[in-house]
Amino acid sequence: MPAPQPHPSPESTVPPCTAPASPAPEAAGAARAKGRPRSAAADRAILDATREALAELGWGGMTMGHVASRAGVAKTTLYRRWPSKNELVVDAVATLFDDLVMPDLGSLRADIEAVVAQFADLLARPETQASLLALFAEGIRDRQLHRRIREAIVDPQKRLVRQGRAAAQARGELEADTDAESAREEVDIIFDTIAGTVEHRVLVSGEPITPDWTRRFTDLLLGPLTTC
Amino acid sequence: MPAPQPHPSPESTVPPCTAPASPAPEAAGAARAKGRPRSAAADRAILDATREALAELGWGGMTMGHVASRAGVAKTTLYRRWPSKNELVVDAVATLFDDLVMPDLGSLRADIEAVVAQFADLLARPETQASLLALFAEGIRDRQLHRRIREAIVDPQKRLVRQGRAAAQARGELEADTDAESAREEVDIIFDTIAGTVEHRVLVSGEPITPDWTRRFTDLLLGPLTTC
DNA sequence: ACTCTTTCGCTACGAGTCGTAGCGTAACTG
DNA sequence: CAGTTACGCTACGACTCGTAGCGAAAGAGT
Repeated sequence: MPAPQPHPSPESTVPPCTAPASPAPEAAGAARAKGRPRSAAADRAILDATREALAELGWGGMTMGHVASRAGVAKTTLYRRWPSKNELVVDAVATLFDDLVMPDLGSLRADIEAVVAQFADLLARPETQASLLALFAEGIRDRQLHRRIREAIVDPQKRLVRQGRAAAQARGELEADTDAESAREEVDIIFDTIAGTVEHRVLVSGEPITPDWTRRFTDLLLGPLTTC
Repeated sequence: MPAPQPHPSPESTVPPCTAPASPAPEAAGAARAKGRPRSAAADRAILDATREALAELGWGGMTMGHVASRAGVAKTTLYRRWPSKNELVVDAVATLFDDLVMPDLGSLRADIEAVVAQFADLLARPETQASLLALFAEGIRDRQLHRRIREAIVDPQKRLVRQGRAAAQARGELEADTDAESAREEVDIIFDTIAGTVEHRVLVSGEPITPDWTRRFTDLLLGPLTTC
């Protein structure tokens, strides 16, 4: 989570909340000075309360009124910052994914298994389970939400694949990229495969991610050739 | 869709609707005879209206009242058959998956690519997009719904993987199974990988499934060894 | 034909949620 | 200090879910 800005949804180019109406369309920066500033503490309290409510009550059980009272804030304050429940949850959940890291353990296999294990742990958390699929489902109808999900949650995690590939190429385990376009497509395929498979295993099939499963899945990814 | 039975949710062991209260707990079968029978035409009209409403309005836009009036039926009639919106949509959507078939085109690669293409077409339909992730999301909180989703949608499709594997083994492309348990786990992994990856690509990343993508994904599944 | 049972459509209702409007007050800037 | 903005509170309209009660219809069994 970046520095407390007047509005949440940090790096997105899409303003998450209804513009403050009046102020001149002056460019970004520190051009904000008049009147009572928004409480950064309220921002944090709201996001924390959102995650807690998601974990306890699930997506359908979490209501805006509940989040507000749990955060010690009026419901109108929520709507001054986020236009709807969906956008609020994106911001509240996106930070959970920032903990994922590519470890560089010395072999592609070890790196993949470590990332899969991290992702499995993340998907085992109640707030993630309660919100991730619901968010994706809402994103199907709401194009703007879909974009924000990709910008805040999906795309940033592709760095893991890029880092892992780069490390493997440096070690000589993978050949260098021939052209950039092909490399980008391959990153996309690998990312969709790892993220989609683990999500499907945990959230749809409802089976746990065991070390044995991770090993077999990595076998599949690396192919019989590179297995040894 | 199986023969019109008094209650929908055909093969499930969980009765989808509230039990008729009075009748003796006689075992299943054709033991149902008294009073006015339920209209099978209403069942079909409701399920059709559900799919249409899903395609037009999406999950959130589809309401029980809307489905009822579109089907020419009272809202109470819906609730006599299905206890909630979730269960209704499971039954309405499950039949869409029955069209998937394993073609047996003479090579494992061709078979995989054909099934992926079929699944991609299914996921491109508006009613599938509107309902699948929403259903999965609801299944996270509702254990009974989760079971019904697996029974009606997920598990039946694993037959495709089993058939494809069996055909490839008959051709000599794959080695025979050593033990049943290991084979079952491998079927699960392959199923989660194909279903999860294609769903993630289409529904989350929002990118189309092109023949080129299918080829590269199949490369990944088969491994560099079997590629040629 | 007659009765009995169950379903049917209809209307109305309680409970809950979303998102907004209006108010007086608090906080910060120049 | 005045001006501007955010804040908490209450209330509201619109909507949905799922249920209850009614008289009428449609079959089954005798």
